[in-house]
Amino acid sequence: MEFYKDEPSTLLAVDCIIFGFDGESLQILLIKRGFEPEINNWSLMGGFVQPDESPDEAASRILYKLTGLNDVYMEQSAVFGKPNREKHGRVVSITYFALIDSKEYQHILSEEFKAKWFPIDDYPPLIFDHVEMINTAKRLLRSKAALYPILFELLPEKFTLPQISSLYEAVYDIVIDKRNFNRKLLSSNLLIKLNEKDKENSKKGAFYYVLNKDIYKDQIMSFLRYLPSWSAQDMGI
Amino acid sequence: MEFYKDEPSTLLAVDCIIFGFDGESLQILLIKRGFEPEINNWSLMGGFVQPDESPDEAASRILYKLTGLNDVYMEQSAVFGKPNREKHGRVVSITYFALIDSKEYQHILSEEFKAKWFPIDDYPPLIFDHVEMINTAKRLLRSKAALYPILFELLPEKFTLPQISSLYEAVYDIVIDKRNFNRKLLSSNLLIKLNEKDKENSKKGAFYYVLNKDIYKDQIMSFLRYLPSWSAQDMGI
DNA sequence: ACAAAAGTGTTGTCTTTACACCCATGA
DNA sequence: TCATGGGTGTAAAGACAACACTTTTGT
Repeated sequence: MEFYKDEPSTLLAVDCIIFGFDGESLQILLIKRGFEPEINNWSLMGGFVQPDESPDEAASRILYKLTGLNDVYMEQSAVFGKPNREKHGRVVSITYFALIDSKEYQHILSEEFKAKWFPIDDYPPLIFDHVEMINTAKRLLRSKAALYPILFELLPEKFTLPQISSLYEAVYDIVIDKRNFNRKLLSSNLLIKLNEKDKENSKKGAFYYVLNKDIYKDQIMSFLRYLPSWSAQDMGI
Repeated sequence: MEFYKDEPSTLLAVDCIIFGFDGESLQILLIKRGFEPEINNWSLMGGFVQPDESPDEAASRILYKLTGLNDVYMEQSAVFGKPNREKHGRVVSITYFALIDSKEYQHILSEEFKAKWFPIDDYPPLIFDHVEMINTAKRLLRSKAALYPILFELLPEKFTLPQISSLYEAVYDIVIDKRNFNRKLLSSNLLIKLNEKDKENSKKGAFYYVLNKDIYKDQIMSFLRYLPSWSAQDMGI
């Protein structure tokens, strides 16, 4: 630290924005904050970056510690660092966001942790600028999903076509023509049909599919083009 | 600071990645670092975030101090924070990138500052992980430009159609069919034709255009679709 | 038998691509 | 007059958007 010893240093935090999907609607994972200030108020999962870890590692560690969620694909979102964003001192926060299947983790969350899913448009007041963090991440999610097939990260291992289209409808808040959407989806060769049906949501049952990971890996989907008449503005991306 | 007094704090820096375009090819702005360690080695324009400013403000201040560039549209890129990315101590750096017309600022840079433009694919060795920062920003630039018309920020106030297409060719490293590209560009209504020609680059001269800012403001361009046969993978976005 | 969700085809329109020549000018 | 870069049109192929009915099965 010889050279930089006169430079100011800062508290550096991370906050994790976890979106979830249960087959019907989008949710956001929140937790009752476990430390002061603002203890017991709803917030994102956050904590401080330690000297021996990168911010990415800090985000994974903190998410795991607070929710039990492991191996979650998280991406850097924006940095929030206005000098007065926390009243109690200067903290710069790097936000991360992820997309998961909310059903899959339901039991972990409810048994051991205080984290809870809320509908994406109906959650309690949050501390600091966490609402803004969520909105920024939502925008990023939309534009990323316009170029990359990351939305599949939100689906369980096996999923049905109706589930995918509800997911897109939820993320972009639009109505999709299932005929066109399914056709496009199938023609991408990203999906492998299983000989097995999901009977939970209908009497007829919907076939399960799994991702063809080889193709998925670096394929870009431009589903945005195939949604019914709208412009990207409408979707807020 | 009552609550957080036991938390570790970190040196927080910003680094600015300034892409430039001179009508022909893409460049990157670099500077001979003015402080230890690594003084006099080529680097991005960087410095430390001060207690009374946001990282965004720090980036603008530092860019101005080191290059004289003012009022530049900069966006947050990635955060670099591996514990050992600088040998001399733990520094987490938030990177910012911007796009400017390199000709417009040429005189400022050469007269007062030590900053210098280099071709985007041929610049000297850089300190720390600055090469990785540039590559990440390049990728971000490409994907952003796929959804938003930010590339126009790179053009001078008045520009010609051939300039725009060279810009896209430079950013994506592709060859563009000018007939299709121009047609699409014009049909977007984003451009207003002037009665004035640029005669610098050809004998015939190319008409100048200006941006129709009202439309530009929130319009999304999907020019990517109009470039010749390629897939988004090829472009590395 | 009926309610509820899954699944399936066709057509018209628009967008994209491919392709080659003439124009204006300065040297 | 010629060399240089600017500008323009058309046709074929492919993608998109709009549209409604049949299938399956649990109750």
